[in-house]
Amino acid sequence: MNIGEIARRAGVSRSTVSYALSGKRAVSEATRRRIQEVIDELDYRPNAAARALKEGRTRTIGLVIPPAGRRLTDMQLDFVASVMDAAARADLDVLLSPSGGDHDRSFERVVTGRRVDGVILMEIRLEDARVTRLQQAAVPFVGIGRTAEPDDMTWVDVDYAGLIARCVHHLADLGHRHIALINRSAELAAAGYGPAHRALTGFTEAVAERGIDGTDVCCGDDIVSGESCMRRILETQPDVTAVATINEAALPGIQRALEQADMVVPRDFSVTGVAAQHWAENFRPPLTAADVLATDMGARAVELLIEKISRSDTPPRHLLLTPAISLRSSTGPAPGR
Amino acid sequence: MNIGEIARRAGVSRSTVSYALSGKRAVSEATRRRIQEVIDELDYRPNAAARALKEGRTRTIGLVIPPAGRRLTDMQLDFVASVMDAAARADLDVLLSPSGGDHDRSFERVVTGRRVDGVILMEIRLEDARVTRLQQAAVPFVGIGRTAEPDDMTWVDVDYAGLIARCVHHLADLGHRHIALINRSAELAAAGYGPAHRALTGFTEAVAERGIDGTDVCCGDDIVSGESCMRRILETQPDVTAVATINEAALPGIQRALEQADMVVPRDFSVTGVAAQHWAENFRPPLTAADVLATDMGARAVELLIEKISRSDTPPRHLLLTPAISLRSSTGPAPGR
DNA sequence: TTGTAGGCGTTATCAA
DNA sequence: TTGATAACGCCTACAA
Repeated sequence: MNIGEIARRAGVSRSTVSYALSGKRAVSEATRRRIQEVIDELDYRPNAAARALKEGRTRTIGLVIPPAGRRLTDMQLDFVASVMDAAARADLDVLLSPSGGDHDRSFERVVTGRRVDGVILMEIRLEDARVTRLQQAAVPFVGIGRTAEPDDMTWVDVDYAGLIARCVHHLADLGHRHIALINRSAELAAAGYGPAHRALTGFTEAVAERGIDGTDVCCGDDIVSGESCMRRILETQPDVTAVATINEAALPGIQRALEQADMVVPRDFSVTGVAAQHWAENFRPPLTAADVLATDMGARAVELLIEKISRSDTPPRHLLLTPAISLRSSTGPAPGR
Repeated sequence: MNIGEIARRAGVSRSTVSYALSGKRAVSEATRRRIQEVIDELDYRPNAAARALKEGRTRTIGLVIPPAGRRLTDMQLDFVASVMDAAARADLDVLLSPSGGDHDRSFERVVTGRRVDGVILMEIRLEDARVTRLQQAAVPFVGIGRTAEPDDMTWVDVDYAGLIARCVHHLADLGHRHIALINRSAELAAAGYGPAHRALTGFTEAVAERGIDGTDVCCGDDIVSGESCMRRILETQPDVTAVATINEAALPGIQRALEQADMVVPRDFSVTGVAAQHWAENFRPPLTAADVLATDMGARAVELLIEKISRSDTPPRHLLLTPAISLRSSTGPAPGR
């Protein structure tokens, strides 16, 4: 079924059908209705490829997610869902590309085959070849996260450094003198994953500023890793009375290890950090944490991308989110004071 | 950048470039290399829309997932990841459409705008308007799950009825006389979600067959719901000594409620069901459960879809997965015997 | 071994 | 108010 067939049956020309559909030219009410009847009857919809070819845009955006095999964190999942939602509201389709490595056919197709009008690039590393690739291919894109040299690209990011620093200050205010940072996995850190590095920076600086003792550990993004990681801290560093974490997937494991060590939160031990609201509220007791509004982030990223697509001369924009820390009940005064 | 420009710079005709790229016609080594050099230099790749228009296919498949707002279960997430993976291996792109309702613009675009060559439709309900829609639009598709009348469509599904029945028999063999089924949410059941209904059917029949006492409850897909659900069972039905569940997201909550009631698994209480391996192994103690290989399902679904796309006359195919129940350590003899 | 030309389904310009 | 027609970029049958 194509526009010519509709035109034939309605007894008009193809252009009239096109204009009746787009509204870019006046069409008499009578013919408009006749055309609409035929369209309804035959369930016609314009061929997307032909339209894309003619208009030079696909009405599709690419969403580059971390590669399959690694499970998305809940925060990332919320983000993906909110991108889908925002895109749907703008009548944009979303093409998913799971790309981690540099030479990835799926990513190359998206970038250079004009399959999409723009790209949202998740999980950016401090040095990221994909960013360079998108820039040289002149594909509009928005980064979720930022590289080490972020000024010449548009991005949305969470201020992990600032948030973890706040957590440290909060704990120090409560009298804790020995605290630990439970970071993301060693693999991610080694790959130059920004949040891992920036959280560590914020932690180190804040700990130094307050003159307290801080150690940091990497921890896999899963319950079992969280449990063994927390257990190791309890065993090898008995002085530690509080942890801050950006590893939400490890939280249930952290909780389990504390329970097994008969540590009551927050009486014996304090826990805080950065997490999706969902995780914070599922912790027992509810976690004092910076609630990242991943939902909001997705919508903002789509907005920025749409802007960049429609006017390619827009200067780079940066959105550094610093959500407030919700005081719940997982932090308390340092024990023994 | 288009094929004409490449041809011009290489000093050949457009068709020669096209043939050099596709290999469908012999091209002399010298010109082939000259063309390749230009292509490399200019980083050319064929325009996907033009190719799709000419060839009548998009090399893209649609993946219709449950609507945003509801979090995907881990099993669903694994499935999505494996579809992405299988599609990438076949050099297919994946267009994501979060569509639950019947009149959904995103779904309609996918179905009828020729945006994709075929569709994988997740979370099918017993009566599902989307199935009818795809059939009448003659879009090749594979269902994940099946309707009440599944014979005339191709699908891949998990045999929840059979698996839950097996769980019941396993528990009955261990001497349990009062067991409960923790099902998916009441909303899903009300919407006619197949697994919820079929699990209940399998449960009811097996319980009757063994002459034991069974109750079933619906439970939200989250930790908090799992906890309150399990607690209610313990309080109101003290006879119950075991549960079977298909609600993996509720498992941590189930565990928490049991711990708080000082129930030791499997000494005082047995737990079993159907879950992604990931969840089963994270349960304490590890869950005796049917490990659904969502990863495998995705690959199979893509295979079936590719077959259906390439030969539209293929008869409907049905793949009912019945994974084995992995005996771990969350089930034991009924207490007090 | 290579070139020419037509058409895929749309939109938009130019005429009427 | 409407119609004819020329692109958009690619592929491929037909010619040479």
